[in-house]
Amino acid sequence: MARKNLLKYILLGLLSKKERTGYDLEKIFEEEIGEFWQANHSQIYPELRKLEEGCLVCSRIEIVGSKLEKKYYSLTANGAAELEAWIRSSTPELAATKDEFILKLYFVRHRHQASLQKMFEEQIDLHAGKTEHLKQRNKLVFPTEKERNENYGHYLILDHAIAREENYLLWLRTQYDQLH
Amino acid sequence: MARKNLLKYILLGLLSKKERTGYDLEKIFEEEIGEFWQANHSQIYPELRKLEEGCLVCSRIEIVGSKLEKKYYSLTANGAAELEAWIRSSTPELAATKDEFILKLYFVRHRHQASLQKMFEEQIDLHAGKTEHLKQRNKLVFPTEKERNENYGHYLILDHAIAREENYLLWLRTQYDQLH
DNA sequence: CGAAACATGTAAGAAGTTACATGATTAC
DNA sequence: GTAATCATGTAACTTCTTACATGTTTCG
Repeated sequence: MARKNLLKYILLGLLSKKERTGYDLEKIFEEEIGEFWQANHSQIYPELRKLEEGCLVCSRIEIVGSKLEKKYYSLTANGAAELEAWIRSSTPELAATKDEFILKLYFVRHRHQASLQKMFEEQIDLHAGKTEHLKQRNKLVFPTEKERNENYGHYLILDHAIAREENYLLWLRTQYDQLH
Repeated sequence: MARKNLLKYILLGLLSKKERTGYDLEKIFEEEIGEFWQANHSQIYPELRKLEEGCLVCSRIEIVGSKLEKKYYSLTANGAAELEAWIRSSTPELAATKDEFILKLYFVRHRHQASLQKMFEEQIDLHAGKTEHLKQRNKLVFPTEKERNENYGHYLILDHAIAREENYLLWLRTQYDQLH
């Protein structure tokens, strides 16, 4: 992970849609793209500053109420070019999926180990809940084809997340049934 | 990632099967569990040392040839207990899947963007190759039910990786066909 | 004998997490 | 007024990667 500074490109990408504050950006990591990346504000604010120093984004201050300074960041032409270059660049490497549950499974010796059943039950609940949540979101955000076409990238990754979770759940249930 | 020191438990788990050197352990990250975790020797050696200081593993030196000192680590009772506690502990959180390709997709505006086709083609090749490789490994390592039962954890995670890759590939092909 | 693989370490720095720190605005 | 949320930052620390550094053994 400590490797390619993907956060940089993600921030550029998010700012390419519209100007946003650091706070706004953090919210997006909790919601729309939380399935695929997460970042805290303590990482986002310094990164935005670095991007501004590198002239990839620029900021303006907006006063809210009487005192509060909101700092809106937006993409510069340089930033847009770097983002475009990243998107078009090849993605030839598959990163390891750091899945703690699966790693635990690897160290289980026998099919009949008592703890296995509970472990699977917990994960089935977890992934069933996740699947349900993602499907609800899909219905809400993309009720018709119109919305899908207007925000195609978002549709793609939500659809991918749903397919992934459904498949994970299917695998869990299949293996669970074979534990006996 | 910088968070729960999973590497610690993974090393304990690997050493629970048999004693191994740091070098051996690194190889396993490249092979058996590479789908789910990766670590370099520059992280493994210091971690082993920390584990030994904490009395979770202990080591013995074996001389190979006339000079080469191989350092074999094995699990202590304390180490085995910590491993067991980790495996039995709840795994209630789903980490974000840090998938660079999917993140790129999120920033694509329209279904007809020219670059999309090439991006999907590259990923289809990549995941098709991965799927093929995993299936070959499965055939080789688990020819009959006997081997599956003797190394159940390994079977589970390889089976999971195959299911995941097949599903990813199916999703890629489905979406690719709808790009037109 | 030479190349590939085996084997073990350290150093520097980037990326990521958790905690510290502060204050304003909004909605009830 | 007060609680929840909005809003921005820094500090300390852990984890992870890349590069540096060295030497041995095995196989052809």
